[in-house]
Amino acid sequence: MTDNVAERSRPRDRILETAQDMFHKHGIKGVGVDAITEAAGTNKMTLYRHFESKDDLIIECLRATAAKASRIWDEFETRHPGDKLAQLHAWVRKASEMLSADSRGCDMANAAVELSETDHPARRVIKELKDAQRERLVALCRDAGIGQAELLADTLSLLLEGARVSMQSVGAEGPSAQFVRMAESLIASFRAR
Amino acid sequence: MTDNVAERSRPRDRILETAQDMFHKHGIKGVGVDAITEAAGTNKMTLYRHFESKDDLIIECLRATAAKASRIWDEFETRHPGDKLAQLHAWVRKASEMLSADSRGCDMANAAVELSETDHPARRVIKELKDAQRERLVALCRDAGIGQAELLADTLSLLLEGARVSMQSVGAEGPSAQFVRMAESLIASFRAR
DNA sequence: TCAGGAAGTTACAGACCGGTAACACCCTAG
DNA sequence: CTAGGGTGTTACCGGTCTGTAACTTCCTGA
Repeated sequence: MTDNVAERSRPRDRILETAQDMFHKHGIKGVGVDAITEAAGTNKMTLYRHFESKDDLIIECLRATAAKASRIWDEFETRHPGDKLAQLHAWVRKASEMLSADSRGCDMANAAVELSETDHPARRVIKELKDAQRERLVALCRDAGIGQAELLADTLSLLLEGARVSMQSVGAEGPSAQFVRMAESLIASFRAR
Repeated sequence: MTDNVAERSRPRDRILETAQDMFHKHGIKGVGVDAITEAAGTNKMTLYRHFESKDDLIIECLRATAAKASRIWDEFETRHPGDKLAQLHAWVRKASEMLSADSRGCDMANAAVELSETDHPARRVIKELKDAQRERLVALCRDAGIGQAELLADTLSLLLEGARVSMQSVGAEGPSAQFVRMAESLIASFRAR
């Protein structure tokens, strides 16, 4: 019998991948370690041999998700080498692809909402990773020759963050449907200054 | 002994108010009915005499929160009667006040993130209430004489939604700090068209 | 071949959760 | 005064959760 996750990888990798998927779909507090291990084709003991706790697993999942996002960023550079403006437009396009009907939004933002305890160990990791992504978008805007790069980057960040969370409240036909239009006209307006 | 919530109101009102506060601070799945009733100075049986279930309580809390927001909207009209543009600026100001350092964002958006089950009874209520708020902002923009009122309203919606969720990830010093600036220049740009 | 470590299995502890039953109390309306 | 409804109290049910213990099985590498 074949599982939804690659059967012949190591248990730790299967757990990590399955946990990412299930946390994304059902939320962190909405899925237990038993359900994760079962879906990963293994068991709870093996999970706790590889991860100190569920919180540790959560953190590793967030890091893995951020690493995936980072790889997508790398693609922008390889696809449009040197052309920072093209890379920015690629970012907009890629961002809009994340606004499909059944998306559950950004894992890090969702985790920040779910893990309300101010001293939760995942919170500092979320901030680290989000700050890094913000800095990367600022750098892209700046290298694209845009004045007020920080302001543009922050505006685009808020638009995307808002679109991803809005989708979960009112669906893909709500305000988030206009994301590309908003982002593109924003970039054009900043370039004209 | 005095409680954090008015002692001499009816149990149902105390429960509703306390639940709103605790759901906002700790999240829906982060607080149990026992904790709510204790903080409200009553007990679980009384809660279940007034609410069918925890889900029912959640829905009533969301409706109450939306009603509060609606009252704030009414204030805009009484404070700037007939002056729709001034009301729009008041909206921006009021929205920015919600971005204080320890805010936990929008209850409805947070609930949509937490309640990942697609058939959860609260989800349709969230969509109803959010749609109504969207329509109200669109009407305000339109009555303020702005062309493309829908697009401006949706952009402002996404910016605010993004700011409120961004705060929970990276804090009030992140991109959300620029919300007023973004919103005001956006309004100006739409008015100039 | 065989030793050792990784992984699977079963059972359990301890806590918390939503929700209900049964009963005692108290306050007010008639 | 008294009946009755709203409320408080205690105990409980069945389920789920994270995390651990003890033991077995299996696979690999020397």
